[in-house]
Amino acid sequence: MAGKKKDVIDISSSLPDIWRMLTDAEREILRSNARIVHFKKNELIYLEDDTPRELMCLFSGKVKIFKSGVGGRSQIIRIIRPIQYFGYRAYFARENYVTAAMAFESCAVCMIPMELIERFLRENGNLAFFFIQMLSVDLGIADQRVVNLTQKHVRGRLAESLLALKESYGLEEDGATINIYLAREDLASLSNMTTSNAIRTLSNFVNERIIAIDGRKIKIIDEERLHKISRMG
Amino acid sequence: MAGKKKDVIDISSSLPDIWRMLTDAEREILRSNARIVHFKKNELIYLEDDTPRELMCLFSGKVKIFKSGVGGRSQIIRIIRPIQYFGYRAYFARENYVTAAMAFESCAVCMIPMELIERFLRENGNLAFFFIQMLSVDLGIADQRVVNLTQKHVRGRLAESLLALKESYGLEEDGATINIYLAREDLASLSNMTTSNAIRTLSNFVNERIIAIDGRKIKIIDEERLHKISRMG
DNA sequence: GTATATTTGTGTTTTAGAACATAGTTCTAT
DNA sequence: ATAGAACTATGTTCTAAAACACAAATATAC
Repeated sequence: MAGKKKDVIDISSSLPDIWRMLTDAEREILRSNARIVHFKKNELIYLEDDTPRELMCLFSGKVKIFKSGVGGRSQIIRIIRPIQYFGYRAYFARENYVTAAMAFESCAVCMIPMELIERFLRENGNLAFFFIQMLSVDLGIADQRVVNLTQKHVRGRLAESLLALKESYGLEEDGATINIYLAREDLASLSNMTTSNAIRTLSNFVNERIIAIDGRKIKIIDEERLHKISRMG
Repeated sequence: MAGKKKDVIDISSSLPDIWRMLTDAEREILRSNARIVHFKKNELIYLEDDTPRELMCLFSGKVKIFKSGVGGRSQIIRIIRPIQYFGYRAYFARENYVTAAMAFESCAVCMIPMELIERFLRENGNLAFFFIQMLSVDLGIADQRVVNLTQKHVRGRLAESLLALKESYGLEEDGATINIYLAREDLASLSNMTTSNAIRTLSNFVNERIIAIDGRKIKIIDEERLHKISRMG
């Protein structure tokens, strides 16, 4: 019961965007239908071809959305940070998932039935517009990503990924180390290259004093150069 | 005046999806604010970094949405067929356009002020959901496209593009020729390859009796093999 | 209808990045 | 705490596709 109470508090205070837009009645319905699910590191949240049923909001932890491509080679499509929503696109498109989601590290995810969300947003223009905006922003990012991944060279793609990770998860207290603990393989599948190439290019960046590496921790030394490398391709 | 009348008729009968969802009052407002603009072959409809102001619906003709990538190399992001909407994403995301749009061939485009559309959809759940669905479908396609363009080889990418063109614009009366007149360069920038590679691979497909070529006209002879090549990468 | 520009086709060279191999290192589960 | 698995690192080889070069064929504009 204490646990239940805690969840309720989490939900109302941790869904700021959606919560703000609802009426009291809607909030009550949402409160009694939402649940919080915990995932361990590397645990799957949903699978490619699953049927989408719930809107998910990441409360804590880090999540990757990925696709298995040609010959099982997997590709990270986007990364989710706390208080971001995910898992809703396929439901709206009336499709099964075309991606899978996995916890990079242990996570708490709030799940809200999509039927509820659809019912609310058909009555609530602000909520509808909130989703329209999220989808529009994501579609713009996806369009940009197509060009970045296909036209930039490995150095440009890796530089871009490092900057994206910094953008999403921020820096540690030293103001330089990217706040994520990522295998080289994940860095590779985020940057569309082989693991060898990610390792090699990372080493080059270290030699050029653009970054410093301590195991999986990456410290950005010369962010300006990273930006330049990312821009130039 | 006769011309004006004609436009009005076109608008009500050619915007089936949106029209159906509006009230009579909304229809009246829309009718008096929509305009039809004609574009000649290769004319630009909007430019990268322009400010989006209008929802566009292609009434007739063919349109490409493209981005200029690294070193000016342009990449076709998607192609628009008649009765498809476009140009609205950036407005919803509160961004300028990140893509440009150009007429493949002479076009008639219906333009509706985006403010109007936003006002309507905030009041009209069905209209809002219509846009949510379009955006969701497009985002799914974009995610798929990232993997296709980065992981498939030239043959797979070209096969896929040919099938996509057939899907969008259909076949001519012979039931085999793709109903579009496209330069090799456009075919290349749709398939993310150089023009030389598009030409060469097209020739290979001809030698393998998968397609036949007459100038820019492409006839699909063995669609099954195209599908197979596209799937296999 | 002719001239000029653009597009198409093909051969050759070059190169970025994949594939492969192998050793050392670091996780992780029991 | 230790064994086994997974990850990291680096060198070497191989290959798909880009870059380049140049005819030939078509389009487009005047």
